[in-house]
Amino acid sequence: MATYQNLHPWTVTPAEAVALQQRLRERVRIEPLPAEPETIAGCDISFNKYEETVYAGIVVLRLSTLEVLEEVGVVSTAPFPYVPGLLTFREGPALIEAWQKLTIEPDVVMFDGHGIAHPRRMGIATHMGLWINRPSFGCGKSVLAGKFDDPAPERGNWTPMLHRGDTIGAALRTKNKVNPVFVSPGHLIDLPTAIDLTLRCDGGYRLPEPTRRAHLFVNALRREHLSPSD
DNA sequence: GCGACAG
DNA sequence: ATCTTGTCGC
Repeated sequence: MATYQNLHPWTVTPAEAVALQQRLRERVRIEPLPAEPETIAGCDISFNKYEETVYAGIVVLRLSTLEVLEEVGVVSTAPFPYVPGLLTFREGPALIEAWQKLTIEPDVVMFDGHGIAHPRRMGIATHMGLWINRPSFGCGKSVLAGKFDDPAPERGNWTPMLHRGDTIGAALRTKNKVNPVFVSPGHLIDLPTAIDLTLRCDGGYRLPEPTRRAHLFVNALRREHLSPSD
């Protein structure tokens, strides 16, 4: 079972959640990876609109081949609504449950959302990275904080995401003439490495394979849960 | 005060 | 995020 650090309770008020993010901020470390990673995981959540049940999943891939090595999923309940800036308090609990079921401890974890590209530099990738004490980064589909110039149309080009004088991430083109994705360091990794890993996880789609696979996995989990016998 | 606002 | 088929454009 993969381990994690219980840093705080999840049952908190929005104001307490913000205070926790500010307190955890000083523990974040943006630095290069200690070694070349062999495995990378993707995480995602799926749910039915208006329902509190959430389906969380984590897929571990071998970085060199992008083959799936392990998939774990859980059916849980979100104790918090979606509030911009407080996404971790909605998806974190279920993702930790899934993380506990992993047999493989991935070398780096990619999240569907942002890392430090957050108003308080505490996006889901950063926050979860602290809980699992593992290199982590975010790869989101839209911006939460910061501004950027459109990167050149060819895959591989990127422009910095700027917020209050800081470079918090990158608008990265993962596919020619397709909208960029937004990459930012979570914890125990740096921006150049996060960009490099995102490009190396190319499966021919806009979204990198870890995230794309996790998305397909949790959607399948949700559908089979509604129709157990089909 | 007004607009923006990950999933 | 989720609800959903076809369709415009490269």
